[in-house]
Amino acid sequence: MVNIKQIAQQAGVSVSTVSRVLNNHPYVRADKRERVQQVIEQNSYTPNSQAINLIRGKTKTVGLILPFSHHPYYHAIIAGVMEEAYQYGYHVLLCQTSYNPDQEREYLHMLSTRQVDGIIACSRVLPWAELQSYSDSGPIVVCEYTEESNLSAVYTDHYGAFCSGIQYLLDHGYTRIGYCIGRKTSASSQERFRAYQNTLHAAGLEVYQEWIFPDCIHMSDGEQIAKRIATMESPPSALIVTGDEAAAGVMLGARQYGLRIPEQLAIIGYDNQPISAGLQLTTIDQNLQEIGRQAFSLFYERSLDATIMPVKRQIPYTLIERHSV
Amino acid sequence: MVNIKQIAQQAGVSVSTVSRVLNNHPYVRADKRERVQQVIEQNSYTPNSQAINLIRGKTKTVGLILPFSHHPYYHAIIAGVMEEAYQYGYHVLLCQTSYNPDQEREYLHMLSTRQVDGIIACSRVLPWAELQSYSDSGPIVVCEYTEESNLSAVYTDHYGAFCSGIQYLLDHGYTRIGYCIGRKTSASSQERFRAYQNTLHAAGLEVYQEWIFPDCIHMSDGEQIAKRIATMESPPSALIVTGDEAAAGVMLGARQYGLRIPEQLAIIGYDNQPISAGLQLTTIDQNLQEIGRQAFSLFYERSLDATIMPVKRQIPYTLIERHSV
DNA sequence: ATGAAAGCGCTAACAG
DNA sequence: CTGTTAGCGCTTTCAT
Repeated sequence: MVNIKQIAQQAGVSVSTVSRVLNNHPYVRADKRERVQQVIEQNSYTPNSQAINLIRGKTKTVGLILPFSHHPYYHAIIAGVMEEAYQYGYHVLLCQTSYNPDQEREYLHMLSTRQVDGIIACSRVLPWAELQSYSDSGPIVVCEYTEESNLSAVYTDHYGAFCSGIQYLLDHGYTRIGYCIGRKTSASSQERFRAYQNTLHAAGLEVYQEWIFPDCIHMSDGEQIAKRIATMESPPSALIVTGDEAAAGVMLGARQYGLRIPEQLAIIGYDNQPISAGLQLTTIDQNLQEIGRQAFSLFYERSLDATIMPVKRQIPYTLIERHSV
Repeated sequence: MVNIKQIAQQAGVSVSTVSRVLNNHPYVRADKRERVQQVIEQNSYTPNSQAINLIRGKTKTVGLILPFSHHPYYHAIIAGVMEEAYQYGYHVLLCQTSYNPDQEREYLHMLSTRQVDGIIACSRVLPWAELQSYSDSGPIVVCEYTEESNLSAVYTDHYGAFCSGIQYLLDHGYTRIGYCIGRKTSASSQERFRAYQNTLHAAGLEVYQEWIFPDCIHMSDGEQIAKRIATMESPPSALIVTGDEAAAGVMLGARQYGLRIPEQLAIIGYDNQPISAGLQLTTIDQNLQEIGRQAFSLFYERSLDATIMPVKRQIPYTLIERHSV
């Protein structure tokens, strides 16, 4: 690998001059500039960005933390982040944590070690305080609302979204309402439970824990749940499923086990993924791509000016009416 | 940002000793090691990986080149690469090209500039020779078969896969067979045309150019095509659609425009994405995740030992029978 | 306009 | 066992 020194030597100039040519500085005599250019091309020399990064303290890279990557939810966010990052010439470094705190810590560390200029966290298992402690080294944007830290955040109003979904079901005459979520412990799940409880109570309805199905992430999970519902003595007649793929699974399972949709089981999905269009699934679109885009912009703005305050930005959701309710 | 020098100073040792502690070298007196450890923790010091990368000439990062990221095809590959990369402690740098040669070149450049240890190219617009020229700087793996270069490759036998799909349709009595592809110019599209031509000719059938639909990538593209087919005077009665989401679009469009499936229009999708399961779409699974996984391994093996020869690895496909044929 | 030299933060001989 | 020193490849004063 040829370096700047060798180029300088071959061109008969100093490394500074080569550097100037490389960075389009003025104050280089035309003929020297010419000569250097030539030597550079002859050797198809390219500067070592590690070295440049080291000096500039910048990498033009943002780290995207996610638990795993085989779920359309994350892909929608990835696509949004990528789209925006591409505009500004940034790269996206995918950092998979599998919800492992050590792994998550290690990636946050990359901020301290300048491997990335900032972090966008789609998932989080570390305490807020710890997350926040890393933000001295660069902008951190989370995709989750919290009062507990003043990190920048882009998020969905999960409470409101869930309320509106439940209300929609109520308006359509369903009273035996349940829901499926991913991880029970996540912040959004807690919001959703609050929404569930409050909306039901407001309607004079009771909460049945058996109608709350956690660990519903993939299509197969949805199918299993439909199977269980088909055999419950007191089954829900409507379900909000946080994730269209899982919702699709419920739908398929329901068909398989003889449940008519929406007569016997109404379903509202989440995320407006293509599969929901395919199955005519009513769904709540939380605009994941936009969340990704905004997350990048928030990072970017702060990376330009570290003094601006962290921003919390709520992204609107929309209920897309189709035929599963 | 505290650095190794300051740690050394505070601990009253030399930077080498700190370095040794950092890298778990033997030959450090226990008490000094202890002291250094403490100072490190007090300052929550973390080494600057830019600097380490600079010295080691390694980044533990592989660049993944793709044209865009809002398509499930790439997500499946990403997921496969990530899964494997995670095992070996590697990161994945997403590099979006939008099929722009300059952009692609720039990313390849990152190999020369040591920003990544290797490249996995899901898409390619540059000539093979140019791609290959970068491979001096590190392993390049492409997800496409070619004789024109001796880069490592992980690929599907597109010819065979298409033949078997067409044969399947023939076996089911369809003779008016067409197909939908993405970019007409891609290598795989050419393979597919060959397969189409040969299989049809072998069956004594003719090739109709009007039954070949290019630029069919997203769901909406599929819907449009179904619309066109519904109004064609001499429409195909069976279609292979390279991509389940697009195939789903065809299916939906067909329903919308009154075409019964599979009686009036048989459909074979591609990739065995969840949506195909959801719609009971017969599909050809080219095992994209496995392609991603293998691509990473190929990169990894060569990164350990640059002398081993490039490998071409074919990933088997499977026709998944469901109800759209 | 140009070059010498001092780093960026770290590792790795080398010499004790 | 430990410190000194010379880089890794580049940018950026500071002289000239």
